Amino acid sequence: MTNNELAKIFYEIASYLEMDDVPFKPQAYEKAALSLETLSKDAREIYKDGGEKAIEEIPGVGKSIAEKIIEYLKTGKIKYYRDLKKKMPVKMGELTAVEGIGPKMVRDLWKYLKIKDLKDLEKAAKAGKIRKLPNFGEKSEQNILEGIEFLKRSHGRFLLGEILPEAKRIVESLKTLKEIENISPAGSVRRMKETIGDVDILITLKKGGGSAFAKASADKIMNFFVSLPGVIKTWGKGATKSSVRLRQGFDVDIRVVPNEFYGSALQYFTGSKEHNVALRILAIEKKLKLNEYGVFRAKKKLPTKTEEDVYKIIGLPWIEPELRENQGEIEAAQKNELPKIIGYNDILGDLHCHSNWDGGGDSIEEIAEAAIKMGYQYIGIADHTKFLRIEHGLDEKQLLKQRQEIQKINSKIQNLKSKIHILQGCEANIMPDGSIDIKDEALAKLNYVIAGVHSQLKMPKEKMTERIIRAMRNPNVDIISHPTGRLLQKRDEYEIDFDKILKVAKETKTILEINSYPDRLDLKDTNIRKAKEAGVKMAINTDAHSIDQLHVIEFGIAQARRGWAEKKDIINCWPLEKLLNFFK
DNA sequence: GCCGTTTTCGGCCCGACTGTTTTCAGTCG
Repeated sequence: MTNNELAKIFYEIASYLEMDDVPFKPQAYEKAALSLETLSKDAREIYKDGGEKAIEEIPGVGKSIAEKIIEYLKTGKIKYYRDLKKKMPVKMGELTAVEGIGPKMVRDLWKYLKIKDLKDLEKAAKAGKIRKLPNFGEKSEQNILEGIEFLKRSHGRFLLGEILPEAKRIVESLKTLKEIENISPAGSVRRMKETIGDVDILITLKKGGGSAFAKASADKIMNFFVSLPGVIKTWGKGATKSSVRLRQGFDVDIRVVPNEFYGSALQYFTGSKEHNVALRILAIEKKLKLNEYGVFRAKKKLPTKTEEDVYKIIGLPWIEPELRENQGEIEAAQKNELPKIIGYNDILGDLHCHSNWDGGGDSIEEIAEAAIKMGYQYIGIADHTKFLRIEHGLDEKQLLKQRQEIQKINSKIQNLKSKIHILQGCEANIMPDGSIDIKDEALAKLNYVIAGVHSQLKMPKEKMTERIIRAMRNPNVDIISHPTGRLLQKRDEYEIDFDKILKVAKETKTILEINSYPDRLDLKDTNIRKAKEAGVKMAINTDAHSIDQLHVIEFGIAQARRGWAEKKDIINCWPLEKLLNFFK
């Protein structure tokens, strides 16, 4: 997408300008970059539809940046950016990706050692050249080497699915300390972002004993924290903040604040940064000052024991962490129009589970038992179909046989105390021409049909869009699985015209899946929001291939919450009868 | 370079920690 290319360039321009101590312009370029990144419409489309004027309406984009965007759309280049790079031929994005290196250091590394990329940097650090530079030392050199190692291993971010269990484990360990009054994950973990840079945990101390006592408590917590099992390095250990690296390769920060600061500190450390900046500007308009220690009128601190207090003083209702991205939630809160987003316990059944019929780990009966434990009212078996031979896909005959087995188990369950209803679906394959690999007569006998693209992912945009649209127009296809095909940190979405897909989905009453698998999360949050606004219904499914994957539903729900989805938007929050009636 | 119920100029979010220095700049979130 053009927007991401532009954003990358503007971030780099910001860094180049910062190197030269240019005031204020860097923030302006950063703001424009962020705005482009989060825009759902491609800049090329915006320009085509509304010309220069529409480009200037992008938040943070004025006349000068608009001209640069248009120059890029027309020529694929931006002269201003090229000139900056000519003046300083360094790979800015690559170098500033190293933890601890910012534009000013890049300037000095270039000035003294002619370092222009990561390779040069590593070579110079290994040769001990960096420690000799003014304002650098042995420690900076060591940190740079470790930063490079980290980058090589992890690309800097981790999946929420990998991090959340670890974060929960650490919080549980810390909870055993009697000095702690409150503890909560903060940062992007609390906002349930799909990928996480590091884990932030906020702690408040129990009261009593004066400042010496408080210091001793904080010391004890910090010592306990840096010696937790799995810690391989301590980056820093202070009175209020400590930071460690875990064996898995990511960092965890904890912050200790006094109890009376809990509300404002939790708000502050949950972020996002953009949400907080917008909130602080709102506070300033009300002649208030907002920081992690509270809300202040002149020098007077107003009571903010809880997050609710913080928002209330600024004149807003409390905002769910998943919404705090400065994507309109503050404006919605001002108008008291925040969505009532779906809760983590609102799912009544998972509609996309693979059984051992297609090579999954567990039998239909075992899946049903696990679903009862999850508190579900229904569970949908959706095995692969025959095109996916490698996944033991089922053909028409096997589907019929499976149907008989499900009926048998269903009637058996009806005699038990805990009732659950097993539905038969399938995850059929959308062929390159948009047809389905199972005959319509067989599809029509199932409770519902999921269809997904599993092959020829690199089709041109128009063809891929037509392919999915044809599948949606099939009267037997109810749900499109993982509709954009992305794999986080591995593979981009396939090229599709998502607006067109939404239009046909609405028209044909086709449901789009929110696949909960931690490396899919597809639809993603911004697409969920677009679908909701288009009036398209969605289903949150796990795509579990064994019963111990059923819990990943949490990540799909989180994604739905980040996409402002409400219960009415998600069909598997509905009771069984309403659900079955909605299927085509 | 952007922005506006303090509007077309004069502002622009805020604090902790580190590593290098002897008082602070740079980076980060």
